Amino acid sequence: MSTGPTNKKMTVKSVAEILGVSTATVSNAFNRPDQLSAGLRERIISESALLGYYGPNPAARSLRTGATGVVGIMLAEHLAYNFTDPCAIEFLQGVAEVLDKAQVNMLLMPGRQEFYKEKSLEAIPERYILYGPPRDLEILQRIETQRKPVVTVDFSLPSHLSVNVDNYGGASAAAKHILEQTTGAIAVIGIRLCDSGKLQTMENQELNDKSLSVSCQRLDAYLCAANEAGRPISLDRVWSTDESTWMHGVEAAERILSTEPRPEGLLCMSDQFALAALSVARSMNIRVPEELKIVGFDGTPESKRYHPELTTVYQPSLEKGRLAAKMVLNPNDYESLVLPTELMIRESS
Amino acid sequence: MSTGPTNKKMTVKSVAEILGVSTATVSNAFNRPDQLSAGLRERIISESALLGYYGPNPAARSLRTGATGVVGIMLAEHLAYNFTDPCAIEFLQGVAEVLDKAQVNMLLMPGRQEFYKEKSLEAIPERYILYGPPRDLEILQRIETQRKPVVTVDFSLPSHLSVNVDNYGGASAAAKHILEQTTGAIAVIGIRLCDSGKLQTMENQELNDKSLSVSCQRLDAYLCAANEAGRPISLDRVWSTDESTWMHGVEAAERILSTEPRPEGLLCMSDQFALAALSVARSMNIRVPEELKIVGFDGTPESKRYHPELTTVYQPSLEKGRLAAKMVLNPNDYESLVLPTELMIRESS
DNA sequence: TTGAAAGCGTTACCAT
DNA sequence: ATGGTAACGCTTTCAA
Repeated sequence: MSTGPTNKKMTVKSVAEILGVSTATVSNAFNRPDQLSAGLRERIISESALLGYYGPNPAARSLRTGATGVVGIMLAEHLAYNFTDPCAIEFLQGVAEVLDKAQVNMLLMPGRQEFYKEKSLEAIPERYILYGPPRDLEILQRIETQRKPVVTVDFSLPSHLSVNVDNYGGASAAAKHILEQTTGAIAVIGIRLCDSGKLQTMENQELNDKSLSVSCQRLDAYLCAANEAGRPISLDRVWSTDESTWMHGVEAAERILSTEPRPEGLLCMSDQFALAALSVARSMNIRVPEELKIVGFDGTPESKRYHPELTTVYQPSLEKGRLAAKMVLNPNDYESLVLPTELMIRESS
Repeated sequence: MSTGPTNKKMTVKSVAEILGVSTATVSNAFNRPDQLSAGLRERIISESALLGYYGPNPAARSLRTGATGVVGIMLAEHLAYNFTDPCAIEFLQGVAEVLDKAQVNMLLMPGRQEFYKEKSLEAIPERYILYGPPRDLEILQRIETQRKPVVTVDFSLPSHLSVNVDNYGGASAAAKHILEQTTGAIAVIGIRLCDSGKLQTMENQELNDKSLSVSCQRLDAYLCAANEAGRPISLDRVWSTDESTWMHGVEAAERILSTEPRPEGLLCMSDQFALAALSVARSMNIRVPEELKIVGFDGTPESKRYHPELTTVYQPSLEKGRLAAKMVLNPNDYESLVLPTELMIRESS
């Protein structure tokens, strides 16, 4: 009857009492091995497990020490969207790999103000990785005032570490490549270049803030490269979609490939878009690369598996995640980083 | 000078003092709107935000009330692996959708004992979703003793809600279909059918526990269907890999398609495997479906995008996630569920 | 509507 | 090496 955990709630106090030691000793057994003999420590640890006490209550410990062992991953948007984006997933995979190994928990947090209304959830994590600029920037202030280690990814914040990739360089290489391979019109499928929330061209639209949006940095590179080549891309051939999903890509590609004159080159800001365009081209009987050259962005695994294999700009998403996680755990060992991107010329261009 | 949050740490106490009300009133403003006038409440909320107090400290609140507003998602394995598996990702997407909307945080937790050694992290979440049986089953006990709502997915636990899919039915349909389409040998690529950790056939191997492993349930269905058709599949044609990744799939497919006589049908326990097999077949110049029929499992989006389109068993991963999340938030409104699977016959068989 | 105070489970200091 | 105890920030009861 008396074996196994009792159903009574165990605390340092009750454990100490049962084992006949003081609460300080129990606490030390779990937190400061050097404060007691190895033998006693071992005895306490194993006996308390038998009693159903597996370690200090996290809430109480956290209240007392301020430490939680949790890293917050703040995502720019709704949580669910990120599980839709291969890049975000690879990034999270990299983060998970490192944090898991370091025995710290990952708390996923949406970047919308409303989530935090009248709660101070931002107090839970001890460290933060911000993946993209949170949709509601006020959240940043609340995180800032806590003076916790913060690493930003795909954007930068004064006096915080950041991990970025060379979006401009990659997009520029992609555009130059497409410009070389074509003589006719070139179109662009971009991601949230403006805030309209629907598929539309950028004609007469206001661009989002370039410093906060990698899409706008990429567009900038495309447009500059085209201008330098003396073949400017007009804004009515630059399309903005709300999200980087297959569906949105299909929709955009269908519109674009029905315009006259039909573009000969398609610069896509994600592989999802490019793959969708490839599929639309196939069903419209447009031959790729003969009649249409397509370049993607991201270099996701699927881009290499598809046929024809996709020409794309590789960015090291997995590595971005690993680095961000390592940085946030040991901020002093690192400096901000811009990782290279690389144009992978394959079959679609 | 006095505008904006001070850098001093704000608490109910200091806020109450500054605003000239009692701590009880501040607390009530944040937790029990009915306990004070709307006007006062509003004033307190907005003034404290100005002071840099956005709500009660979660650790203290949680210590006091026992509530944390966090749902733990316990994954069977290392965290990172799940970001590799399209099914897990879709599942997480579904979970995220619902939890995000319900304003609760998701804490990702690995299912390995070592992570919890001498900590009682399991105390943090208020509710649990267990996605697959945790690798170290002792963890279950620790969760159990807390008497918190638990929903299991892809396995079941006595007296807890569960969400499962009809693995047996789906696998059975897949096998029957392949048996109809072929006359020659049939091979299987399975996921962790035994615990060897490497690619190998199941000849003379001990199968994992059927009640805990969906793979073994699927295998069971394949083998029964084959027996019923009078064309038993011998265990040296049943391969087990350690993880459902493209790489493992390629490796397995290369081995299998080099055996003599070459199989005419391939039953794959994931779309990743099936897609990898398709790719290997292509590079070995084996025509699909003419010379080789392939069926996958999962019905991931990619299976439909690939050419040839993959015949596969669809399971509603996204819906599984949504349901698990809804269940765990409102356990009393639900009963355990087995969702249907569906054979999607497409081009690869 | 308010004020006072107990107590949630820890940890860390200071003694012993 | 161990024990006693104050304090972490909060919620909630009770009395006013």
